Amino acid sequence: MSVGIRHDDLRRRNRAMVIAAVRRAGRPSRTEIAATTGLSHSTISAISSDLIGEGILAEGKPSEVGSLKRGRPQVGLGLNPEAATVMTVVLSLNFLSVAVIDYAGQVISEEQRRLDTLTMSREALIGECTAIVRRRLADPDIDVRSVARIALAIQGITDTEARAMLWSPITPQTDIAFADILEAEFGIPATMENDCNMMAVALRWRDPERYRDDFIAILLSHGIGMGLVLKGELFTGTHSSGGEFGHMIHRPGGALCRCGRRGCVEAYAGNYAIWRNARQLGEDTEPVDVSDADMRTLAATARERAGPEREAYRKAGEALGYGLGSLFALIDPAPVAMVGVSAAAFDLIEPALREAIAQTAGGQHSKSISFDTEPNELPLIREGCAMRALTFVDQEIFAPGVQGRAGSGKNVA
Amino acid sequence: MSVGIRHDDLRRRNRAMVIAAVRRAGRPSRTEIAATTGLSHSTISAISSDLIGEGILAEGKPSEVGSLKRGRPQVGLGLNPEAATVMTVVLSLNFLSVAVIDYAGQVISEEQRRLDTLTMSREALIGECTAIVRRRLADPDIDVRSVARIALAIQGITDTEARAMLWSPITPQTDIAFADILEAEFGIPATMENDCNMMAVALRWRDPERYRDDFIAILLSHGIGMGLVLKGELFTGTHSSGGEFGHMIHRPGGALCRCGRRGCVEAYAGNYAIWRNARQLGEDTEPVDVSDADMRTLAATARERAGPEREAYRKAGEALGYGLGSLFALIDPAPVAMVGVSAAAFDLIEPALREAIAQTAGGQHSKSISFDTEPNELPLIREGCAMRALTFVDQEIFAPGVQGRAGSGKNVA
DNA sequence: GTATTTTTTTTGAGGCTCGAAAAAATAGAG
DNA sequence: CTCTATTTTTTCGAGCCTCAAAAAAAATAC
Repeated sequence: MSVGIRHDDLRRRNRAMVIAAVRRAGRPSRTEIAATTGLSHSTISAISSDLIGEGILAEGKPSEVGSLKRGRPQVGLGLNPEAATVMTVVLSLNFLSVAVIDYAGQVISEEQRRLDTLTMSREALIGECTAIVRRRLADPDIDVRSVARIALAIQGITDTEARAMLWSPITPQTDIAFADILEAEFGIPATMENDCNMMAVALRWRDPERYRDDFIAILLSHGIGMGLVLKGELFTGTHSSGGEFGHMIHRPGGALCRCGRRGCVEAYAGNYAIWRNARQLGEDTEPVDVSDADMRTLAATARERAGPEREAYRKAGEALGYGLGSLFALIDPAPVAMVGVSAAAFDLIEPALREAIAQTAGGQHSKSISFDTEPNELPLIREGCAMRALTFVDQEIFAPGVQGRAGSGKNVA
Repeated sequence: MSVGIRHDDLRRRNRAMVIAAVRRAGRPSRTEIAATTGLSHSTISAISSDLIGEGILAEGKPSEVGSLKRGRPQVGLGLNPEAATVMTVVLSLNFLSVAVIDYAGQVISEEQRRLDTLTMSREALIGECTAIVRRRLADPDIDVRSVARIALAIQGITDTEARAMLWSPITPQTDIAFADILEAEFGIPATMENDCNMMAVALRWRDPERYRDDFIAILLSHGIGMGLVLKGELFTGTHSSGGEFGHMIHRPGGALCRCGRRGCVEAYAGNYAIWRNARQLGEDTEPVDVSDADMRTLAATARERAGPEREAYRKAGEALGYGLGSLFALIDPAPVAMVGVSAAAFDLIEPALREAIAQTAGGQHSKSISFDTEPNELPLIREGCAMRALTFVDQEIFAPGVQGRAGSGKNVA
């Protein structure tokens, strides 16, 4: 039941709007902000003067803008890097990476660590995460009190409230409420996000021209993941992070998937699936983790000569194509970004993928669907986490108000 | 790029909120409205006094509430039936149905007509629609000037802007901009909606307890359609009405679908698919339209004895189950309403459906997924149309404001 | 008939945005 | 070097809107 708008919500929302405009535009002048937000100059003047007074925004030096026009020069407004910091924690297979980022988005401290996530106990996994966060907070460059938010990302399923990891392929452990644990430990608000959703968030910041209102980010790696932005909002399931594209059914009763079921898209297109098809091990072979190096060798072989390797990539393309076709039947076609090690082999995947997609309802415009590839997912995930955490600070801390529980806002991508 | 909130938007939004509260609650008192909207009594008093003055709301007679408590009795506020009227036009296979509905939601005039939609020319189809609308407008009970909106619904694909039918199984014609045509003809704002979306809207009004934020309405008829509400909003594709659940791929390269492709869910679960499987005609047999009576006989036979009829329903259940499983992988399970003539045979479909769904990622909680059936889709569609048109009047006419182009608002279900 | 209770309206205060006017800061002209 | 044109930013008063508190209204209970 949506609730009426209070008078004081007005200021809050318009403050948030100004901050968002500055974050998007970089160093806009007050006049530019007035134009993009549609508010009057007087309002922008009042709000930005407040924000500067509070140390959230900072005026750029007048010299910075090489003003060629005459008239009073515009003075650029930027985010004050010292207004706050956020922390990102990305947990992936055998790898833990942490960064501290200032309010303007610059990395100011980071640390990475190899772990054996697949065999670690629940306690060890949690312990490693809290320990690495603690070490970063102890960094002399960091003012602990400035850290306003921690955003974790993990491959796998998280809950809608972004509190817990429910299931992940990188560990046999389930249902770890990382967000609650870190919050309790450090007293800093935290969220636990799905890695592919963060990829989507990052793409939107990186290339807003291409990835604006509707697009899809697909992770082609050990598993198949998806981040989906629809109508400018991150799409999540109703109970979980959702978008389990990899586990849509491609062939009922088909190949064995890592999730234990049969016929999922991932059981044909995940690294382990491509691997076992290339090695002709049979579709019931237990999934194994394949190194990135081995996958690159496999791709090279497939490019070199026809054979089971090439056929394995074809099958992957077919599964992805039919899966995307079914997805497009529901949401209409949209730009797709293929991310992860197998995205580097997209040339091997694409023909079969396009052929399959053309057989489906979503494939009517299959020619016009465009794919982009990005072999390295980690930087994207971290960047998405950072933006997520920063927009949280923008909204919930620097433009606070009632408006429901904290964190229950829209999924602004 | 979202836009700042102007000062005058405030009133507009809160007016809309009050109207919406009254439409939902029936005859709430001012105090009740204050409670549900979260606005102060003074504000509600001011707004409702405006609305009464404008003839949008009307105070109920004090006697109506059998007040047992002491104190000043609450006076119920209701929608003034004479504030406006809307018209619904439902175009389905061989059938055209029109109704005029007052602002409080009561039908005040209606007309139905059999047509041969499959063979009619484009002009004839448009002509029948405009003619029936013209006749209703000529009804002496109707004040033409009060008609504030026409909502059409049709089975098939419509565009996101709700202006045109892009493709429909009930006619070989494509791309008819019904909304524009009726608007030009009568000067009344019109929309062209997808029938299954309207079913979903209606379900939400009929049973808000069960169908609140997330649910699915599936039409089991000649074709398979779907209306989807997610997070309280009607889900549409980015370009078209979307949610073409019936054309998700069940078996790549499988049975021939009415849409010309192969292996769609509909090619196993549409009436024609069940029919040809029951008659053992082979999966490539050209789809034919089967009468509701024939379908009922088929279902009766299937219930009576094992055989191809029963097997046909099993296959339908399997296709629907895998399709729902894939859908649930994306959006998480939600309550499902099965609507249409084959929903009356849901007992034959359900076992295989549940078995299939249990094989999928969305099927982890397959036991808890609940299905409701409603054999008659037409009343639902009309009701949904009516509510859609009425909420348009609530928002765009009785609480007008800038806030982007008309009709570009949220998909409030 | 008076007290009590509950709903609704009235009133005054405080905030917010807006438009217009003023102030500030520069480039160009002479 | 001064003056003018131009553009950006701030200031100021007006007009709304919501809110809290008080007042008024309308019933029941005793």
